[in-house]
Amino acid sequence: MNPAPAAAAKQSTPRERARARTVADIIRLGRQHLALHGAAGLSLRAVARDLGVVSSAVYRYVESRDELLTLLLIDAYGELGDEVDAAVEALPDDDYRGRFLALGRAVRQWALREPASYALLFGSPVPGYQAPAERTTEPGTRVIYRMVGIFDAAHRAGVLAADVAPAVVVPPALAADLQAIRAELGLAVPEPAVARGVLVWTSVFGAVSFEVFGQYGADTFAARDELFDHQLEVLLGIVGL
Amino acid sequence: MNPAPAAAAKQSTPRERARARTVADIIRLGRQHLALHGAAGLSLRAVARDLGVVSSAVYRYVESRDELLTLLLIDAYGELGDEVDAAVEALPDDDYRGRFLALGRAVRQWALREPASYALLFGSPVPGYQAPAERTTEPGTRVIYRMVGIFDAAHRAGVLAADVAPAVVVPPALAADLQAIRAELGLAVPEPAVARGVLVWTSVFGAVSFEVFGQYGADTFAARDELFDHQLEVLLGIVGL
DNA sequence: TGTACATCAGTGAACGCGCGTTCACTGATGTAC
DNA sequence: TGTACATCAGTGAACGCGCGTTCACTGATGTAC
Repeated sequence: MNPAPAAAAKQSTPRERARARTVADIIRLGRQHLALHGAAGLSLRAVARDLGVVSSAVYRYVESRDELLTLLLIDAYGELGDEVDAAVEALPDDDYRGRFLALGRAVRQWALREPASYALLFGSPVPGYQAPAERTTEPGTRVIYRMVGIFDAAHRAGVLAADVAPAVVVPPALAADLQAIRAELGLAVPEPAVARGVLVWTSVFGAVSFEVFGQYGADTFAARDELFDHQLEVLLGIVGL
Repeated sequence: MNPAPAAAAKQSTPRERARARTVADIIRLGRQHLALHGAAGLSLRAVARDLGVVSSAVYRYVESRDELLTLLLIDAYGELGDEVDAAVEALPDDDYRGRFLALGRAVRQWALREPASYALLFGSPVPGYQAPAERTTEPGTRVIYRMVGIFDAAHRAGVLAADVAPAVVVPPALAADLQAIRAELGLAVPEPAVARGVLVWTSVFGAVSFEVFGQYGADTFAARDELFDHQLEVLLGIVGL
């Protein structure tokens, strides 16, 4: 339809640029608001106030309150994904252990810095809000795909211990699910390892959530960095890396 | 002060009984409301409506909205704790593996049945609400103490494998925290095992949270019971049971 | 280059709603003599 | 057993607040000829 050259995407009128800036401001203010009052307390009127504009004006940029939540969700997934990617890519391709540790630490650091955004992504669902799958699935799967990629690469390189003790049997019904996952992601890693990978995945976020959501007592753990690193090390043992 | 016999606690006037029943009704309705609108949307007015009473009347029973949240928190911890206790105690003292599996399954079953209460206890913190530690710490630690008790009993019975491979070093700062925990709970189990126990603890809740909060895709796992059981089995391997 | 028109951002008022909490009150239920 | 009084549950009105969303509008900015 549009015969303009490839630069078209970047060619923008002043109006378009002002619009983009305003949308970015709304997202930024929305995140601040999220941090103070939680997702359920996110209010378009409050964002409008902070933006220095009358409440109805934000409707020029955002369809509804739910739409703003979706934007915040996508924004947060993007930021988390970028930080995880950067941390992982700072290490050599074949430093599988290092890359996994970097991934876990990046998730934790981001979560501690942005607890409200973390809660939006991985905490209790927001009542009455349903994220639109077609817009959030892709950004929402970046971290797990990264992690799976590390383990799969390690396996292909032959450094993933195949027979981790103690061996736990995978029942048939679960094996079918795992087989579907392997097929969809094109994984070489065998099923039992995929099963353990799922546990690693949920465990990393379990550990982060406990810390971010304040489940540890206030002074049970002083050495939280060391605790988390230790947990990652043990999890590496689970998958045999 | 009160020279009445032991039965005094049960001796109650009609008024006291009516009062207790109304408080119980308020908690019950509060839980229903929690399930529909989340903790942030919990409203005394709505509870009053469901109770068939004018909104100011609930203030005869509950000091404030936050007080109701606290009551719901304590009630939920109590229910979860009771179900976990019942599940664990249905098995012989020395069936350590069975007791751990029963504990995990009881947590999951309760969480799936009462997702809103689970979210209140283990999900994102409620903005602006701080649970009073002196009233929630005791009920809030029942499950973890139960779990620790199982592992410690297994160790005392000599069935907890001391040298789980691969061995992961516990750094000194973390060792200090773990030592404090051992001392406070009077544990015989050695530090490295305590460290792994913490991971097991967070991992169980991580797995449950992922499922309850809908982090797995809608149809990634059909065999969720098997997946969870498998995760528990692998976690048992971590602690050497 | 200049003008007429279209597009867009932002305004201000309004809609109907729900919330937590306080307060003076009315009646019913319990208690002391 | 009967009466006077105290306690308590529940009422209804009010306070001040914030919310999402719609709508007709004013001006400013962009575009087509």
